[in-house]
Amino acid sequence: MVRQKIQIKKIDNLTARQVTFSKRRRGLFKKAQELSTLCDADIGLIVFSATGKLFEYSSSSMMQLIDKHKVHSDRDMDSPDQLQSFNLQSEKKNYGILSREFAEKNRELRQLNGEELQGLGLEELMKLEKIVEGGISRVMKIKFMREISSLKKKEAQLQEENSQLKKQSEARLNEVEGHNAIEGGHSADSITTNHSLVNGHLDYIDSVTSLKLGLPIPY
Amino acid sequence: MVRQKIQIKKIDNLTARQVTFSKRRRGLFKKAQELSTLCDADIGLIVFSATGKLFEYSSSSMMQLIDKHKVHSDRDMDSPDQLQSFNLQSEKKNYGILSREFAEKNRELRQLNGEELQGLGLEELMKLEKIVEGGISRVMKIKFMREISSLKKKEAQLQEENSQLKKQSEARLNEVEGHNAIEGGHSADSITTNHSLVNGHLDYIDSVTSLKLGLPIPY
DNA sequence: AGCTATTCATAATG
DNA sequence: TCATTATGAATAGCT
Repeated sequence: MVRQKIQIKKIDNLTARQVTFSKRRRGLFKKAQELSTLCDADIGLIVFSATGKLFEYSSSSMMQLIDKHKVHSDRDMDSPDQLQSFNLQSEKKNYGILSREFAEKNRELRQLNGEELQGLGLEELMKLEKIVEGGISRVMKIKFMREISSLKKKEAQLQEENSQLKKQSEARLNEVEGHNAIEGGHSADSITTNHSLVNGHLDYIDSVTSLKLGLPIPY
Repeated sequence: MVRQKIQIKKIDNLTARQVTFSKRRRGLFKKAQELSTLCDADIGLIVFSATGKLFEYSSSSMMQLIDKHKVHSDRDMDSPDQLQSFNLQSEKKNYGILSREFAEKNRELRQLNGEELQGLGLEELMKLEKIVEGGISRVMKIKFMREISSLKKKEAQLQEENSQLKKQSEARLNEVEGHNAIEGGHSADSITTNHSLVNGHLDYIDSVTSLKLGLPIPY
C-alpha cells in the first residue's frame, strides 16, 4: 500500500478511471456544497462523464444560476437582430442590479406608506410585483429570445438547404428527361411516372410551406 | 495553531468568511480541473459570491456546456404531452393568484421579521424576489415554450422534407447514371461532376445535422 | 464496496 | 492578500 503521488493526466486504465471519477466526483460535490453553505455562495456544478452521463449540483436552482451567469457574461453580447430591439443598456442589468432596484423600490413604497407595518396593503404589493415583474421579465425575455433566435436560424438553414435540394433534384430530373428524349422517348410510362413524382413533390412542398406561413399551429 | 474541526454552516465573521471563500474556492476549482483531466470529464463550475461576483471554470466552453446541460434537462420538456401537462398545471395560476401568493409570502416574511419596518433587509428582499421570480417565470415560460415548441415542430417538418428531397434527388442521380451506363459512359466529366455535387451536398447536410445535434448553438 | 497509508487542503495564526 | 504549519479530509492503491 505504498501510495504514489499521482500525476494529473488522463488515467489510462478504464476501471481505475471510473473508480477515481466516482470518488473524486463525490468529493467535488461535497466541497461545492460546503463552500456554498460556509460562505453563502450560489454555486452550480455540471459534470458530464466521458460517457456522457450528467451529474449536477446547484445550491439553488440550476436554471436560475445559468440565467444569472448568462446575464453576467452578456456584458459583451453580440446582438442577433432579434435582441437589438431591446434597449441594450438597460437589458444588461443583472440580477444583482435588479435586486438593488427592487430593494430601493420597496423602500420607497414602505416610506410612502409610513410606519405602519401591517398596513402594507395589497395595492402596494401589486405595485411592487409589477416592478419586480418588469425586471425579471426582461431577463427571461432575453433568455428565451436567444433560444427562439437560434431556432429561427436553424429554420433558415433548413429552408436554404431545402431549396438547394429542390433545385438539384429538378436539375437531375431534367437530365433524366433529356436522356429519354435522346433515346427516342421509348417509354411513355417512365415519363409519366416521373411527372407524377414531380407533382407529388410539389404538393408536399406546398403543404409544408403553408404550414410554415399559415399558422394554424396546435396548442 | 490548534486547528478545530469546523462545522458546515455559514461562517459568522465576515472576514473569516471571505478568507475561507477565497481559499476553498481555489481548492474547488483545482479539484474540478483535476477531475476533468484525470477522468476526461466535461465540467463546468459557476460560483457567485455572496456579493454577486462571478467566478467560473469550465473544462471546455461554458456556453457549450450549458447548452448540453439544457438539452439534457429539456428532455422532459420536449415531448408535447409533457408540455401540455406543464401548461395545464401552471397556466391555471394567473397573475391574480400569483399576486395573492406574493402578498401572502411577503406577509410571512414581514411577520418573520418582527415589527421592524426599516429592518427589512436586503436578504429578505432577495428571498422575496426569488419567490416572485418563480411565479412570474412560470407564466413567462409557458408563453415562450409555445413559440419554441412551434419552432421545433417546424424544424422537424423541414428535416423530414429534407430527407425526402435527398432521397428523391439521389434516386434521380441513379437514374441519370443508369442512362450514362447504357450510353457507354461517354462522359467521365459529367459523372465526376455529379459525384462532387453529391459530396458537396452531403457535407452540407452534415453541417446542418451537426448544428442540430451538436450543441454549440450560436449566440 | 471497504480499508489504510499517504498526499492534499485548509483553519488558525502571524 | 501572502506565508506557515498543524491538523482534518480526501483519496490511490489494494482487497
